[in-house]
Amino acid sequence: MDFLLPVLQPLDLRTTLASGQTFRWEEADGWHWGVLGMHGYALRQEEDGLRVRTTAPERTEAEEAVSGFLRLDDDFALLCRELAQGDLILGEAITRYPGLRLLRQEPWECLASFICSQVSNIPRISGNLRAIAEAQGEPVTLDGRKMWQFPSAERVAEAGEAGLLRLGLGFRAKYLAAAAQAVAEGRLDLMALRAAPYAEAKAALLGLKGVGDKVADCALVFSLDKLEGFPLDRWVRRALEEWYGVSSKISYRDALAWAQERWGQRCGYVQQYLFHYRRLLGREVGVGVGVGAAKV
DNA sequence: GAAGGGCCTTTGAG
DNA sequence: ACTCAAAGGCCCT
Repeated sequence: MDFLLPVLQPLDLRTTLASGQTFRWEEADGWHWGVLGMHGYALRQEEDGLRVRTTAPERTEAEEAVSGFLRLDDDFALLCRELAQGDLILGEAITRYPGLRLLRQEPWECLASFICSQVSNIPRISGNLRAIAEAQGEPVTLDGRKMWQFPSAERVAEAGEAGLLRLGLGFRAKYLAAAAQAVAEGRLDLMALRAAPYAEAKAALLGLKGVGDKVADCALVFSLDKLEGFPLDRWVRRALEEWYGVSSKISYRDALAWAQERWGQRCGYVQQYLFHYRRLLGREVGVGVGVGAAKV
């Protein structure tokens, strides 16, 4: 099936898919290829919206899958205006990368992705997830391109730590195996967490071995609709230190409280902009924008 | 209960 | 070949 999904808000599909939220989308032949749920999708940005090709049989289903994934229901233009208001850093980040959006991903794949992410790097995380999908997931073919569904928690639990070790996950294998088991046995109901408050959902995720504040916040922001989460990694810490005068030694919890006080439900988007902007600036300090330029 | 340090596996970049 | 950093977390003081 092939149709045009109108998009009226700012959207930069390429930047969004490459911004370290999701790790299995690939760009080839002018299309972005990936799997949503059971079906394969190819997306291409056009002037009036997104050209969508998919193995999904129902157009309505495909429209909901794509617009849900891209969070097209958020009032992104308004959000950007609010963030840029009185904040030179965010204003600059939004100007440089208009249309960098948050995604609403499949919770299980998202949690698995960020369990794999610890002390890793984006190319390697992608490699790990591809290996898992190809070894344990079901194939989907769209326009002659073979892709793989991400395997269910049951399937990953079945492969276990040993199976994941063989795929190159290293010390993360035991954590992912344990998480898969918890989900497979119903001890952790990820979809139910979408309806739960932030604190409750986070506490449930922190109950998993190998899931700490950072990984939990990633799953919460990128898949569970908890936009007050604020994943704090090395790059965001640098951004807070250099641009907002936050001590580099601040605890995760204190930084989270600080960000939530300042940005509330917009924390998730702010974090994504700070991460992306600071990471692409490279290792040099204070390039391009003055330190302390943001309003207190 | 908070805070600091060692350790865990491997890959990619310089 | 060597070093460092990488979307961290656990466990022990």
